[in-house]
Amino acid sequence: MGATIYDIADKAGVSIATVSRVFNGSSRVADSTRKAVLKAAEEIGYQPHVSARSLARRRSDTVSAVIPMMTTLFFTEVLRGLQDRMARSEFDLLVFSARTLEEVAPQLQRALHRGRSAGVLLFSAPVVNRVREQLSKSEQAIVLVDSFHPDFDSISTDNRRGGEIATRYLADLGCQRIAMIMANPESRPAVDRRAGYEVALGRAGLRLDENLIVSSRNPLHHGYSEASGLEAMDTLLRRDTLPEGVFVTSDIQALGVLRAIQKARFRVPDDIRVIGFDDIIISKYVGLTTLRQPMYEMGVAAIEKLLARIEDPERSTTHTVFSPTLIKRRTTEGIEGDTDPIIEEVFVT
Amino acid sequence: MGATIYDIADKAGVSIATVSRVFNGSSRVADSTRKAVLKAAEEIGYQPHVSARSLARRRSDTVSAVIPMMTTLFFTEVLRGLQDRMARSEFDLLVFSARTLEEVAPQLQRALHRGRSAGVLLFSAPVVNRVREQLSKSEQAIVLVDSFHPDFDSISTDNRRGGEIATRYLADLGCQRIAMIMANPESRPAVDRRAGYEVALGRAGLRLDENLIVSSRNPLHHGYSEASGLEAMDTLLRRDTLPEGVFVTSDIQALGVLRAIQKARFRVPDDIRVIGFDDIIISKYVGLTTLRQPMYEMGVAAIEKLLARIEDPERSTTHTVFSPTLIKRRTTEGIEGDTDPIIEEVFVT
DNA sequence: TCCTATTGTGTAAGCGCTTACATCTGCGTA
DNA sequence: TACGCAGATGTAAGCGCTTACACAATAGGA
Repeated sequence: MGATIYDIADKAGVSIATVSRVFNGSSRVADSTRKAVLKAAEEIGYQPHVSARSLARRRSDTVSAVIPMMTTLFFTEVLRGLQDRMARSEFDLLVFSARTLEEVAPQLQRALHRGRSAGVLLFSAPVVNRVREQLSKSEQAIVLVDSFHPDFDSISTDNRRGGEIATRYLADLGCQRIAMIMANPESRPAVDRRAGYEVALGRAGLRLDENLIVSSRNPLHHGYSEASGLEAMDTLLRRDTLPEGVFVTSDIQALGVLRAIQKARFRVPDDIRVIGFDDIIISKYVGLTTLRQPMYEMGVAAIEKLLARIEDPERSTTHTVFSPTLIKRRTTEGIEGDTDPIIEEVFVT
Repeated sequence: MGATIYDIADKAGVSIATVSRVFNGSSRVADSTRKAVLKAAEEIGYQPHVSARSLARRRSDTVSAVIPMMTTLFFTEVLRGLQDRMARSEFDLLVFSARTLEEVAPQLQRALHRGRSAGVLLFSAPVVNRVREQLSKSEQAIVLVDSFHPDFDSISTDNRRGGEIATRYLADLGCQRIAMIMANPESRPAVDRRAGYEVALGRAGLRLDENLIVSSRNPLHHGYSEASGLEAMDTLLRRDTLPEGVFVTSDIQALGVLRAIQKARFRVPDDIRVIGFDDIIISKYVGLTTLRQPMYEMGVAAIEKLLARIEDPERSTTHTVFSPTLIKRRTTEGIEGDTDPIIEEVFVT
């Protein structure tokens, strides 16, 4: 079926070693033989066999990404960065998606199969002990994205700082009762964002009121869903104190929050201001104020870090933390002439 | 480093052939030896080597998807379907993304490398001669998604029908001057959608007016971009006849169209009605009327078709065509109390 | 002219697996 | 008792490539 280096060797009248050398560029091969080999290869329509190559070389030219789908939109953006950067490398991308956090371990297991890939990007998954062991034992290059563990390289956003910025911003706008809507408390980013919320509350001289905090119990995507946001806001609105501002742990939840507010016939931002987190694509169109994670850049950074580690497994582990950026939009500041959802956006560093 | 079947064989006191048999389930192995082997494997922490296995077996357990990123959101949805379906199979997914249609050929080439994968899903790319040759020569299992060619299995949407439905719907709403905004005319789906537009126009007794048709010349994503839509609508608005309705070849362009209309101080849908195509996630939030492609289902169908072909390379080629569904929203029908972009949607079959 | 580098190429031993074929048991049957 | 047979396992030959090592040919220096 497929032509092999033997066929080329025959045709070009050289040995397979020489053919191999030509394709690996490295060793010195006489110019005339090189040309003869390339010509023969061209004529036969030769293509190297990936598996054979990586078996012989003892390394793979593939990189795996393990992605819990819960952050579909977040991931889409990061993936773009990944791909753009990878286009310039020799590597291909294997995608393992997990629908739930429970699926992460088995998918990770597949990704870590010997010979499968040269390194693994693990997205948005808490590195529990079981996972940590899997990772360590595999002795592969690993980079955590949107997650953190001291033992592994990582790329993440300063969630705490984001929570702080969001909350302070609401306070600066004059909100006294600032609520927070959380994803499931098992989610580390959510917890960190809340920590920032509390800090900012304190700084602004506002009291922490547990009545103003609602955590999701919705198992789907660990609470990062529109439904979860809607439920949480419903709960909040049924309580005594009506919030003037709501900080939500993700944009996707914030969309549900907006819907709940609309259903209850309140107005945004006049009655309640809403701020999310992530800046998924939809947010721009809905006019949702949010903290932007530089997703594309995170993708690029992630792959670069992974390649560096593949290159040099001994290099010391590093953690890159991106600062989120406040993007002001309609849901916090009434913008003049704002009848259409499609509005200009305002950047703030 | 990694343990091999030799290590297991040693430890369990059997030959490597027996070990291999245990892991391949097929042949008959005495129950006692099977257990001994599995125990030894467990203790050593054995993992099969993917490359070695696929080299020896002469087949790969990977499937490739080649995706021009132009349809990011479309693709995200399809990918979900793919992944969900694949989770139930033995296969892993290799993703090759192309930023432009020009990048498709080289990326496809990588995907087709011998031994790389058992089959390839080619997305949204016109099968020009060069590509057709690549595909045929590779002798791999191929499924075209969102594209068509008689020689290969395919999954697509009835674009012509979609164009017809969209246009008739606008006509039924009373629009006399129905404009069309096209992606680049090289895009086959765009051309098909236009064909439907013309048919419906004729049926409704409306004259085809070239002044009401604008094709994108924007090279980015072959015209499937917000910027392209904005430009096109600007052009249209500068002409003599003002349209009452606009059919746009994609939602992403329609977003630009909406913005152009807004800039020009017209109102949607009162002055101009807008209908897109695809039903990307954003559309729901913006309230964009559109024709929905069943993207998730298309993903599932695509992978099933591919697996079937891998299973039986001789099976006759089939083409699955999904019908698009009209989703009525704010941009065509003023919906009562519609000050907030987040609205309920209306399904129509 | 001889010796030593240097360069170009071939030989062959893997990489870790699968699998056709050979071999060895032990059992039932004639 | 000999024979055939089926089941369990081992032997060994690949799969298509890389690469250490050996070797030939050439060039340069003494």
